[in-house]
Amino acid sequence: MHSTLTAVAHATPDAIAEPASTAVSQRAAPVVVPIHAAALKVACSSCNLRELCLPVGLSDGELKRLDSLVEVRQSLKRGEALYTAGQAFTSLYAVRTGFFKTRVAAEDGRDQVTGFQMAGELLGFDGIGTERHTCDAVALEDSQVCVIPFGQLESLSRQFGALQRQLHKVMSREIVREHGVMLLLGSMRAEERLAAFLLNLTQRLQARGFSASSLVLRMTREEIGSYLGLKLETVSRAFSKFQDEGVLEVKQRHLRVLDEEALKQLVNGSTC
Amino acid sequence: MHSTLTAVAHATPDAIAEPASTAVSQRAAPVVVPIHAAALKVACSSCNLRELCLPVGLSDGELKRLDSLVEVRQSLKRGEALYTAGQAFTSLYAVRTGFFKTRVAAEDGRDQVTGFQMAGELLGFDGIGTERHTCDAVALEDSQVCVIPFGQLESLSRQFGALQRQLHKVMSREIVREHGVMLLLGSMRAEERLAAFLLNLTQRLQARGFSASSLVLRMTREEIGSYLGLKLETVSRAFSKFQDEGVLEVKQRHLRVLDEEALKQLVNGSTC
DNA sequence: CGCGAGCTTGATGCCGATCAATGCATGTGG
DNA sequence: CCACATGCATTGATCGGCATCAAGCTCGCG
Repeated sequence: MHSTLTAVAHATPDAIAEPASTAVSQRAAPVVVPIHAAALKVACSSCNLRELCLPVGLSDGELKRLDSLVEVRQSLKRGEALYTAGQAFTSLYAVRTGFFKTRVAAEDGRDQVTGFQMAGELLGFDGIGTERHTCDAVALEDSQVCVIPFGQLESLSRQFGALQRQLHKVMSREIVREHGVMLLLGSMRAEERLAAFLLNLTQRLQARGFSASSLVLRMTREEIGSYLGLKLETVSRAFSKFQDEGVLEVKQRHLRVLDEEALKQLVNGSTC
Repeated sequence: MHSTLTAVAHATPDAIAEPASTAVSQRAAPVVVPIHAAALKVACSSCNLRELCLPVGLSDGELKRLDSLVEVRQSLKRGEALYTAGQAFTSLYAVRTGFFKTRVAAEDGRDQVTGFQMAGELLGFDGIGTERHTCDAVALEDSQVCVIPFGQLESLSRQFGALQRQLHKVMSREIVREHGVMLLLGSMRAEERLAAFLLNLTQRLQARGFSASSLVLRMTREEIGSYLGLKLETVSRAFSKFQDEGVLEVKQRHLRVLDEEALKQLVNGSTC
């Protein structure tokens, strides 16, 4: 048992800071309330995510043109699908607030979480190739996305080299990310996978101004397991092991990274 | 043991047709001999792979412009790297003849094959995001690629919507392919993985005019295993099992698919 | 003709899946 | 406000699939 650590966790239930995405939404657009499929005018040029999102590298003039293209915001309740496999592809989506998962399903019912997306990240690339979506994107909490009509985005990126380049970079990075997941799924053991996942998550949260050590998971153990090719029990056991070793403080979905180095060693040094 | 089947295989060493990529190269450019890094003029507009490659959907005029962009062909010997992780990214590559693997490496030496590429398929997307390649591309047999300078390709695709769209489609399909691999690695068992791999391979060979049932593997058991997240012994055992069951005829790298339905059922129907 | 890379096959062991029971937090209706 | 339901998480016991270790085997090639 890890009585000491759990005792600590119990004694300080609020010690773990809350990097809730609602904090982001409050900063970004304090007046926005979740209205379903609402058309709200919030310009890319004034968005606090523009350094992480599609506008990277655009001039003011180009940014203005992008603003006029991204007119619609869409709100989703937790559990709602932004799109599902088979739907006609029309647009990409940029996460404004909230958290998503994407998943592919096999005919037999098996499914695989292929990614988790947070604020500033783009969704929908899977649909370009066949003009139909090939996976589902589901909100893991109440969320809001910017709708980017893809035909118009292509038009605009024929005019602006910087936009074209950024679009290509984002797609390329998605390919590279998936290479990393393939490496993880193909050659890492359970604890290494979880460590890699946690490091990736904290890094992305940090890029958004959150603490690198305290976080709240927006997904269940089962969803983490699906992403990592593990069963939920294995994920749970790995969390407990990390806690026993003093690497992590785990209290339900609240995590605190106590020894980041240990996680990094687990991912890189296979010899242990 | 599968004496009957191996006996058959022995009795008909040439019964399994040879879908060697040399056949393709002969058709495409009978005069070309493997000259290293040779600059040879072979137009996209007259390439027999144009229906599978970047030129899909282009008009004659557009095709001509693409021709002028793709000036350099590069020949590689078996085992040579087209590019390696860390190299500056300048170009995409289209496989003209031969066969490649791409692989990512972890710091500790572990590596993972992320894909196999055959004639008409594009390589190099991993480099766009960071302007450096993030994986290695290695020729599995003597091969030839068309070099597509990416800056110029972006310029041209700003002029030609059809080219732009095709580029986006190819990248999107790469993302979707990787989703499929993630599903495979995350949730399938060894034989299911091999079955899925073989079906994918025969389908792509068929699209290039080869038999759907007879093929020659261009990669080792170890490379297949790396791609599928398995050890080479497991791959070998799965091949033997398929042979025992009459699903496959296996003779070293020569394969004949005897019961395609059985393979399909393995992939889809999890209930077995 | 013999070497060596790649492949096959067997024996054994371990990691993670599976099955099962319990615990914990949240929410809902009596 | 408590009783209960429900969804999620933890933990234990057992099992099975694949990795690992270890021989041989095959075939292409110098």
